[in-house]
Amino acid sequence: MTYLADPKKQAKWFEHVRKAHQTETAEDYVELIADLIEAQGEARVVDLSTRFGVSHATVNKTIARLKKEGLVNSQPYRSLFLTAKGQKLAQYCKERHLIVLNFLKALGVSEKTAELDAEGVEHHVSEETLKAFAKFTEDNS
Amino acid sequence: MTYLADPKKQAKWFEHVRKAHQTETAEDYVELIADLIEAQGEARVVDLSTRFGVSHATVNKTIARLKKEGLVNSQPYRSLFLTAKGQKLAQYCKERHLIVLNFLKALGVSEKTAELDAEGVEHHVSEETLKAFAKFTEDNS
DNA sequence: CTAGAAATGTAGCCTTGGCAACATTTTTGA
DNA sequence: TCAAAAATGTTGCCAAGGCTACATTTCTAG
Repeated sequence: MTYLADPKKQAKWFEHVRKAHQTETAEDYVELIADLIEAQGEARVVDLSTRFGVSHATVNKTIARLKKEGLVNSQPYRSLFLTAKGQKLAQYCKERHLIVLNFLKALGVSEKTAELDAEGVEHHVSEETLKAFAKFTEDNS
Repeated sequence: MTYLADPKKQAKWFEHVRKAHQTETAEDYVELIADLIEAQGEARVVDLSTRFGVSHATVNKTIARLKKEGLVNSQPYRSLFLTAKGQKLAQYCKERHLIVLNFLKALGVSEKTAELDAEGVEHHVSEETLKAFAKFTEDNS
């Protein structure tokens, strides 16, 4: 392969990936908050820090950002809530996560690996690819 | 879905993703450096900054890190080289990139989207998933 | 051969997302 | 009830990866 992509096109690819990275954290947080509220009635900082495997200080900092971005609501020392915007994002992320997870499993990847890879892959699949994933799962179940 | 994953397992997933992120930049850099050397004989800072769509200052800072990590060699104001370690990593990344790209195309995703998504996805697929991708492409070409 | 252009290097600043250490508030159990 | 434990908040530190502005070196054309 001595072929090189067009520089401008390539720059756009990487810009795209960088932007995806910026939204990943927000997506992971709202998704987990939604899950926690649904499963146990409330989402607490300590739950997030345990499940993300980071310190509670890190969680606090991120939550502050998400509040600024209008995704999360909370009062000091109280549990966390999603705004309408946050709920919408969480819903989208959850659906996307399931599509990727089920696709990997339908492809023959083990449950364990599928879960691990889905967590990383889900943030980087476009609508078009997502549709292809869903179709494949549909056709092979 | 009121089901929640085991907290420790979930923490490991996210730790895994965070680690993947730390290596992404290194992987992108060595892969592009290898491509540039192969295609045009040398890799220059200005090429990297153009193709990544970032400033040359950013490239310089990253190159400094990659030198510290033993992936890149260079002299001031000269073009960039990969160490043996860097070449090995580049080779692996290039193969992985092709597997993901060809898989997406075999799945029916358009060329343009496949290139865009491959760039983001490739860093997050395990060996097992990679094998499943390769097998699918093999069986559908 | 030399001036201007291009490339590279450097410094300082920003944001994100990690951490530990310490302060404060809430919850809990004896 | 009230002291200890748990949870949360705050502060200050770090590294990565962005940026601009400015300094230096190399290349190139006239």
